[in-house]
Amino acid sequence: MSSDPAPAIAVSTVIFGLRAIERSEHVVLSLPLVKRVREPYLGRWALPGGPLAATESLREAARRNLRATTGLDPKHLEQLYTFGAVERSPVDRVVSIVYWALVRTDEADRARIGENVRWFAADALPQLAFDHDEIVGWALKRLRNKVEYTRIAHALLADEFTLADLREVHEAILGRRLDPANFRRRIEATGTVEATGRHLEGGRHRPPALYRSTAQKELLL
Amino acid sequence: MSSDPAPAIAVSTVIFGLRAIERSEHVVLSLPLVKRVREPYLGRWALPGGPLAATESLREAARRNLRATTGLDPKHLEQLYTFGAVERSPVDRVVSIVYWALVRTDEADRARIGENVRWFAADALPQLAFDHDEIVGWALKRLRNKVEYTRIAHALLADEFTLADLREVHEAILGRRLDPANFRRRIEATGTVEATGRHLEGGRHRPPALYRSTAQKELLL
DNA sequence: TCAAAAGTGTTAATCCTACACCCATGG
DNA sequence: CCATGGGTGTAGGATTAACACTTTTGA
Repeated sequence: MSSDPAPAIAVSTVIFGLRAIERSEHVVLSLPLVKRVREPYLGRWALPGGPLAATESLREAARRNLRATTGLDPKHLEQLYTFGAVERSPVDRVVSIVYWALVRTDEADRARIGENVRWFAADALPQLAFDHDEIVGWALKRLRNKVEYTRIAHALLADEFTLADLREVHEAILGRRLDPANFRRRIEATGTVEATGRHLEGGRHRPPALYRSTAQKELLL
Repeated sequence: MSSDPAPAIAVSTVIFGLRAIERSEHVVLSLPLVKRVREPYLGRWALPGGPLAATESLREAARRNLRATTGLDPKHLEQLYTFGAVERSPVDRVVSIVYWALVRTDEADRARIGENVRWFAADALPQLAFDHDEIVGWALKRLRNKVEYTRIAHALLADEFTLADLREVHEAILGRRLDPANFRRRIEATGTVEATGRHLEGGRHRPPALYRSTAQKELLL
């Protein structure tokens, strides 16, 4: 045992949302980052995060932090991993418990964005502070994996959506096109969506049916 | 923010091994527990664990701890989850980063077992201290899940093994019998094992071929 | 009436499971 | 030569991927 001070605990979050791309109909998987205003890594972009208060749970800390820095309220919030390498911060020993979150597209646009907070496309990130590049890599891997066998994609959409919307989410996350016919059948087979009976009018073509996520278990927590 | 002291960090491990069952040819998934020698939960069984030293990584802490309490050297060691509910310890605020480990059957028998350390069958555990019941539940779920799509089962076996050995491991973890023919084909198709060319002599019947795990990536870390 | 997305149908390839069957060994 | 686990073969069902085809709308 040494006489070094005890390691500090921090909680950070990787927040994913879909953002419309300029002069395009596509959306791209994005995340908000905050610019560091002090050393170390002054001026670098980093994940939102902060210390764990003695009276809050890890999840509460993640939610509070996320709210404070971006004003966002996630629809999905889940623990990712805990990073504790000795040298991950050049100045002090910090163990970071990292959560990842999904926010609805329509809410992501309302996010409080200032000088020091900005959205970045997930496939075009700057070099981040600390080991945050590695952390985002983990989060992306987990997201891509989970979208295949859970209903988390719903957490990125509003209450009502078309199957094309849902497919677009999957495509943005996976980074490849999916066959609309097979996608439809696959989703219908899972029973995670149900038709609302309404249709989305005003499109350029045949109006698609609107669906909602079937109420089931917690998606939020 | 409050003026309460900062939460403490602990690292705990769930260690799985296969143990022969008395007067039976079967093995059963088991884990070593330590009896608490102080309050809170004095006398209750608990997971091995201890504080994180300032100069060691989380993984190193897990490995050191595991060595100190059981004398075991795990063949697989992986972070499970971090537990940080405010009330999980009745006396102080502790955030526990939990790892889970697999040890080889032949080494598990050599484990240093004393008055305060004992193996328990995973499906017949006593009531544990703190939230350790919940933690073991998580670990079991993860193990059962991972055995289906990774080669972790190899970490429970010696260097050379028969497919029946490997199948026995899968069966002990999953808690159900598997078709030997289909199991063989499934494993062969993954390319995770290769025949050594040798056979296990001295059995009561046709001598089965011996296999080894194909060298690939780290299984240990 | 045309373009394009919504939605349905079909087929072939693949994978999984159950189970029949042969092989090799100790007793 | 028999019981038993080792090991191979195979047929049917389920799942998947590719793509042709029909429907419905706005322009």
